[in-house]
Amino acid sequence: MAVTGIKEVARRAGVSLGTVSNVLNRPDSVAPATRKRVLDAIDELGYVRNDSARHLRAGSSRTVAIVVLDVSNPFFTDVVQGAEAVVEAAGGMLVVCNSGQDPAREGRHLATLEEQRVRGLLITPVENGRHERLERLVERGIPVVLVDRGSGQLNRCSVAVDDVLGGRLAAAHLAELGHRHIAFVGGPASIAQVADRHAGAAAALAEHGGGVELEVFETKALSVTAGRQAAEDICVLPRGRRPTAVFCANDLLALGVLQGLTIGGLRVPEDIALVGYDDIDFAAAAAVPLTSVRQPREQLGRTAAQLLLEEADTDTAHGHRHVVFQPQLVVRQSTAAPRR
Amino acid sequence: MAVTGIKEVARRAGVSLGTVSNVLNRPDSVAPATRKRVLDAIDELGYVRNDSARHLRAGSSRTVAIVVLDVSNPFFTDVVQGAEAVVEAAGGMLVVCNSGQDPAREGRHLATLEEQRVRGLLITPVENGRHERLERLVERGIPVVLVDRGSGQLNRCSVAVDDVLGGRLAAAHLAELGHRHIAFVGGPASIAQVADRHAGAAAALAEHGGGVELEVFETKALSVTAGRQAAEDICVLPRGRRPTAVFCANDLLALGVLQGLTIGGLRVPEDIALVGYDDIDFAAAAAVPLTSVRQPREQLGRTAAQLLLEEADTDTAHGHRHVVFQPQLVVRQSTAAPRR
DNA sequence: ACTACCTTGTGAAACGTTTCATCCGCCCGT
DNA sequence: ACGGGCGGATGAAACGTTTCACAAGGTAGT
Repeated sequence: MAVTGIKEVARRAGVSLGTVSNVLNRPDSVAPATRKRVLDAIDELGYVRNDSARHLRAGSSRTVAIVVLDVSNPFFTDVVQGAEAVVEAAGGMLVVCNSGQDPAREGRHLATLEEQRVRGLLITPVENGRHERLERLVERGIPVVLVDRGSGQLNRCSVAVDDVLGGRLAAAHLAELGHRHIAFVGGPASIAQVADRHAGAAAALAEHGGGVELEVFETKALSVTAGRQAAEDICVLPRGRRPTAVFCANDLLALGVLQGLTIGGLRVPEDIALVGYDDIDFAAAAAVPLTSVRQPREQLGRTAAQLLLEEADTDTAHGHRHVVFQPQLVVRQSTAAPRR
Repeated sequence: MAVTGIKEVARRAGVSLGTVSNVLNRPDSVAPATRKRVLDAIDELGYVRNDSARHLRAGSSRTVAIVVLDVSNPFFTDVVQGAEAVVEAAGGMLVVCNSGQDPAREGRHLATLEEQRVRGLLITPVENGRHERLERLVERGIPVVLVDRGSGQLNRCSVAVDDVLGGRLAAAHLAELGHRHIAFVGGPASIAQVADRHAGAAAALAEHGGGVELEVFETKALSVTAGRQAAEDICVLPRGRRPTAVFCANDLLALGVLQGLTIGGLRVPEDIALVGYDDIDFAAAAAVPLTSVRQPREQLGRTAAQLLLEEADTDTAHGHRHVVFQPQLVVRQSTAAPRR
């Protein structure tokens, strides 16, 4: 099976290079008879287009990339699926990169993607502030859409869920139930989502009319393991100084906290109430079904991809848009009024 | 910022094309002074290699792809992470494709990957039998490693976990507890893992000395939703004809079954015992911590990637290897002896 | 019969690398 | 002084596409 290209096909069909290319890209511009000869030659030879060559010529590829903080977090897999649907429908390919919340890894991925001249980039950056590498991509003309994050410094399209509002909803719910000492479990604080959810919670409590303490337990990551550790810290506190409710920045953490509390002998929600964030499918299936803040995950991905493709297809300048979705509180069995 | 390539750099540094290329690929073969000039020119210009051009010349890329059945299944995300670690350590990039158990989608992905001339392919094929497309890739010289599946027709390297043994472990455990009517929930039956796990269970029960019935509830997918539906079917059965234990082909199904049973008013394990498969992290955090069959997920991915790279690096013929891992039963609270 | 136009098809150039044969000085040993 | 080696640098060719200006031949209108 000849591995060569269009040339071989052309020879076999007795036409020129250009004609084969036309058959591939503008089939109508070629006479039916010739077209058939070429098509036959193609599959007799088992010819397959060479994408590298094609994109070298074209200047950019049909590949769109998404860089997420954690592939094993169901929140992101759902976002990915949303984006995937849109990109594939448009005939492209979505490559998924995992930064694992590590700036260095994120950097390596971006470097590779830049070398690949990807068509566009969906990203939830690990860190907030200025982002040199990202700015470079943008300068280079690669469309970038920020996912699950307001665009901040970088003037780009963005798709996000109002995390401040989400934090408010969670905290207000707990305050209304009568909790006066609430723990916020989340981290690293440098992650914008974490900071916003915390800010929202703090704001809601302030409005609620003081007297409610919000104690922060910062974690190293947004994972089940980190949650379990945080729960240990909470369990060792003497009864009086222990929060009566916990608001986690993320369902993974909440699941971990739930495990940790159970191991430590505290019951949810009797001894301590628990609220998660994301409302991943597993939240409803947890040991104690989790009250959580729901985000439109797939839609987030779909919208982000749409904005990206739109920008990529527009030659002229393009007005950046910022889509913000509203989160929603889903109350289940992990929250109840504090025991008196 | 000039987007042009090596040429611009060469001009600026006052050297030839070849020299710049040498600086990039064989830095030692060029005099330190020249090297510095070139390097300086490179970052003054913000030059970034063009991968398409590079790989057009080279003939194949540094990209390895993995095609999984379901990105949102934690089993696969863990496999992916294992593979990712190995590939990235080797300086490559792993692209994750999701077939979603749909042969057509799988086909589209393979077509694209073939056009991209990927360096190698890790895949859990949707279907068992012959696989024309895969055979073509192989003929073309693209290394393929089968993941979580014996190599079957295709003579390739493979990495798998002994699913028959896993099925045996689960069924034997239930039989020993005294269950005499066990449900197997899983599907589609065309998926090899499902078939093998079922076969293992059947074999174990046969050996156990007859009298144990294994009733199959086939599902359309290996998802939480499908599990919930299966549970409904089980709940409507009259007490006497209802199985006293359920073995699910997968933890996602088990989680769904758990929810469905609870909704239907049956308690686990008192009314009905439940065993899952994969031992994903969420299994331990479930409403009732799940007894499950554990697989070395990350290791599966790592080993697969290692075999692949090994094959890709070997010019000479290469003996295909089949690595089979042993699963392990993890007993938690979802299983108990049947009520009498 | 002449021009104008349309449809098909052609072939060379360009995309940005890498590779490879070659070349240029220069030092060393004789 | 001369050939041999050697470290460094060169430039053209090749990788497989796509594009574009152009040619060949046919049709139609005048």
